[in-house]
Amino acid sequence: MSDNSSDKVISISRLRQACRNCSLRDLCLPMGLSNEDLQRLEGLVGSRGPLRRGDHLFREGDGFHAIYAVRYGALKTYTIDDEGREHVLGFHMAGELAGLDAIYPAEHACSAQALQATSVCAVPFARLESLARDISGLQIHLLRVLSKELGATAHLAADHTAEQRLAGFLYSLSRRLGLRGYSERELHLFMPRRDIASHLRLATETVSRLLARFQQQGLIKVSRKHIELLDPEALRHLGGAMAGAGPEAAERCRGDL
Amino acid sequence: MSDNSSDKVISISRLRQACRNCSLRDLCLPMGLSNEDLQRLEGLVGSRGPLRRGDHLFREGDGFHAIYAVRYGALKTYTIDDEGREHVLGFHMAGELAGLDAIYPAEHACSAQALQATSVCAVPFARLESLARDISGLQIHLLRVLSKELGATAHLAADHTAEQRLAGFLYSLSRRLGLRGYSERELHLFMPRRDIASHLRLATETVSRLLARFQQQGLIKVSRKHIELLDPEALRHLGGAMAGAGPEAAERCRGDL
DNA sequence: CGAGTACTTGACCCAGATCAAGCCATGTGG
DNA sequence: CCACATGGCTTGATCTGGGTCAAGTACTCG
Repeated sequence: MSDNSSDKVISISRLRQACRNCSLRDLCLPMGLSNEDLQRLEGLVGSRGPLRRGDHLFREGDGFHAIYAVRYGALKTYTIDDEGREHVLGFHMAGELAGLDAIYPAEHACSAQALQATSVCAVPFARLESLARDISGLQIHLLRVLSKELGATAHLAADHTAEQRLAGFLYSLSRRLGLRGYSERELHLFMPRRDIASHLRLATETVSRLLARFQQQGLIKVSRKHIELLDPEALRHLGGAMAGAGPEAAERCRGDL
Repeated sequence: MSDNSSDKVISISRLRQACRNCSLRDLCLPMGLSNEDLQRLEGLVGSRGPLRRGDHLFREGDGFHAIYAVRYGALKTYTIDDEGREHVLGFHMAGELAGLDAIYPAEHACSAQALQATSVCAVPFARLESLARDISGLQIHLLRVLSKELGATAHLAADHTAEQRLAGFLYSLSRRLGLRGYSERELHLFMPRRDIASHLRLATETVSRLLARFQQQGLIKVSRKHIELLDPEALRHLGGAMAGAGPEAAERCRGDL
């Protein structure tokens, strides 16, 4: 973790309070855990933040000690390739995990940066691991999250058109926001166009043009960062609704926990 | 599982023998397990196969009951998109796992087909899951494999040129074969060009042209399915050696177990 | 040996990148 | 409160990597 320690002081002072707010109950691990188990889990959860926009939670190459669950706010994870270009791996909003790709190499394979004021739960991996042995459900839950992320990334790696990728992105973002209690119709893009473009391996200009086109086709209404989905079903179909699988598969689009 | 039962008879007759050959010891789970733990694990491993070329191990939409470790031979996993085009997700050779992306949706998200005569261990997931609680090391091992696969897929999803993707593919294939005791210099492509192309989201023609170009540049020597790597380092560099990370990261390119 | 399939090679085309202005919202300092 | 800088976004013009189409060539297997 490579943040300067200026706000570490703050975070320490707020740790207790934050931890009380953390409420794994509805954010990080809303699965069938007993209250007792939840308490044991909460016992080992630390806290980072609040991070301000632009702050890094971790950087590529940092030692891997914990996985992070976003409590509020949003992160992007990205890598920098040898030519210096940034590639955005994903966006992580409240209730979603970041840092899972670090388990194998035992160091962070990407950097995580706050897109807005953000607070996270830090779950020390070593202890999570041992706890997962005891708490029935936690282990399988972790595996499921990883598996889901894998499916989503594989879908992204497939050979779709720019239109399909952007439509799919908007649709899946809407579903994810819906799961968090936000409107599925009216979304606030908490990331700049450049990051969406990078994530979908497009040029910023292409994202801009496609949004304009979707609007002109009556699929969405764009107003700066505010997007209204006028025809979510059309977007879903455009977005290469994952073949064969039912509507459930569309959920596969991010590792919410 | 949707194979016709014609060879199921064969496979049952060979099950005992195959299971003895399975030797999780050096294939499926070469981690720090005690002999006793290994025996418990082997006790619950079933067997499928031998599969002939073209046979399916499972198909998209099949219920998820087991993950599969390739004992010998090779598989490809793929999906069919709504336009009927096939997308190859990955290739799985001896010692590697297939079916991990099914954990989340609880049904297979892709189909797995043998590229040659192939035999696999079938590890019933329900029991693996409970066993992982007891056997220290198995749980974290599963998580690592998933994490590794995630990293590899994310790398594939990044915005690289055709040249970079193919060079990276050849290099990583060579490393994987090396780990299995095969030569790293002389590789046998056990899959058709079409499948390589689909996996890397290229046209078959592009793969063909690039192989010709690599050869003419003195990087490789191509003779049908036989490829000799004359300059592995050059390939590694072309292949967008994962930024920042050490040589270890290059291993990240498939979920060997 | 013939038929089918995999692979190669060439000619042409197009989705989306890149380059180039301009626009518009938010500062920021005077 | 206004100039004006700055960075995000849009829109148009042009270019190009790699796709598509087409025509072979070469294994492979019955």
